[in-house]
Amino acid sequence: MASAVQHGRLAAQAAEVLLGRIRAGEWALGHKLPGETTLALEIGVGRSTLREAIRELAGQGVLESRQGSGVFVMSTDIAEDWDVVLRRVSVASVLEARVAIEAEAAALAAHRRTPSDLRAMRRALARRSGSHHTAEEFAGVDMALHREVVAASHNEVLLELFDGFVPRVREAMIEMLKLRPIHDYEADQAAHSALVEAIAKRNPAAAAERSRAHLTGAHRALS
Amino acid sequence: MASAVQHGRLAAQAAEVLLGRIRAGEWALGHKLPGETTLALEIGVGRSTLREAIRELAGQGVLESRQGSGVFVMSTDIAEDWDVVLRRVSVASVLEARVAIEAEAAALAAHRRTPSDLRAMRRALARRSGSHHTAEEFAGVDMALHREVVAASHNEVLLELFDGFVPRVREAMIEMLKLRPIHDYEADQAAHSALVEAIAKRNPAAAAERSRAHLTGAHRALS
DNA sequence: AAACTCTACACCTCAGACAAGTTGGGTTCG
DNA sequence: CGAACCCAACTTGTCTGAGGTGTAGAGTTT
Repeated sequence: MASAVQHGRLAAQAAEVLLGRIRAGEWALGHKLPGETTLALEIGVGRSTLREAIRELAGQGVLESRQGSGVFVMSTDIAEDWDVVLRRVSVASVLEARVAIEAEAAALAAHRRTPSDLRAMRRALARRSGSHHTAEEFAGVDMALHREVVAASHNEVLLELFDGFVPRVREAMIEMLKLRPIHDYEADQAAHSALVEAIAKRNPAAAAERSRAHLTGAHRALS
Repeated sequence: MASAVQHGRLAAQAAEVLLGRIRAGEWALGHKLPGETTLALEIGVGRSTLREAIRELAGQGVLESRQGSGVFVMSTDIAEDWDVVLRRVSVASVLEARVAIEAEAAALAAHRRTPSDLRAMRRALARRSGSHHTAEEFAGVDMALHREVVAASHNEVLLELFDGFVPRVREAMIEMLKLRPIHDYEADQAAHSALVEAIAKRNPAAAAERSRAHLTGAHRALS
């Protein structure tokens, strides 16, 4: 399970490996981990380093060590704030995750969209086509349309995830627009219109494809 | 400020002392603590013990150590919740979100998987093929394989999202297995093997499709 | 004044030794 | 036979000393 780790402190890497194996269910809640010496040898770090990793997870409430007895799994939940995660990672990886969310949401929306959803999407599309002077303004109407698409999927989790991405993606989008404005505005608007129409026609494959094409295009423009 | 009753681990006591002095304002937010050797001597514990105390507080987000620079105060308390959201919604919507994450991750993994990733996936696949008596045990090895696939995408956000789903999906999976065991075990294992092979052959479309097919199958079985 | 080099000092990791606590099996005693 | 005891083999806890790696700032050069 040594998934190519090489950045940062060794103890932090070891903690990540342990957390992964715990969350994958290798050691159930309340169960005992192998001994320190065994684990250290298995992961490939010194015993002191492994102990620091355990202490780090203990601080997060995941593990608890009892002298003479062993180290036990206390909780599989982590205490990391979602915003913190997104701020730590690259914009590119957030955008990739956004592709996953939106493409799937578009396909589901093609199945489940109601006439009311469709009206909301077309209203957002119309607002997007209007004239916008600042990058902030344009980012706002663009994100609003994308949000309507995800909302039309009628899946709470996907919408919640999308909303989590919004601030970070919005920042990146404004940054990008200021550096390199959209060269073909007509084509961009047409791509969004095509996405909405695919959902309107209840064509999941086309909706997912349109969504994916647009977003990977943005991804490419960024790099 | 006389030391209280000495209960439990020395490292835990040292962590408490440190937290107390931080809360008392001895070291302001963002400031640097004295060096390890100095602090260890001052508190009256060994250096490695003090390091474990620091690591414990680092796990709680209170401290952050930077190699070559020092240990700094990051915060004075803690708080959060994203897990609550997942517990509120239906298993079906979580599973739909999981399709989004895993299918995209599988495609990315087909692009980016390293030989090391591949070894990890095949190891997990082998463990999954072994005999498992309890539903919990099987759920563990199954989730471990799926996690390796997501890890091979080398996208932190997707992996973080997947990990967020694990506890909820795991519960549902065990529940389902107890009600209706897998009827065709060979086909199930073959489907997973096919997914790994598609990633090995660097075929993103096939990998995504295999992943999607397997998960929507599970989704259907649930409803 | 800016850029470069170098050194002192910080944390990071390891290995080994011993202390302290827990567990479980064997023994002894009632 | 059963209960209490004892002990040996684990476990985690702590300390030490030796190197390694990275950072920041002083000093030098341009």
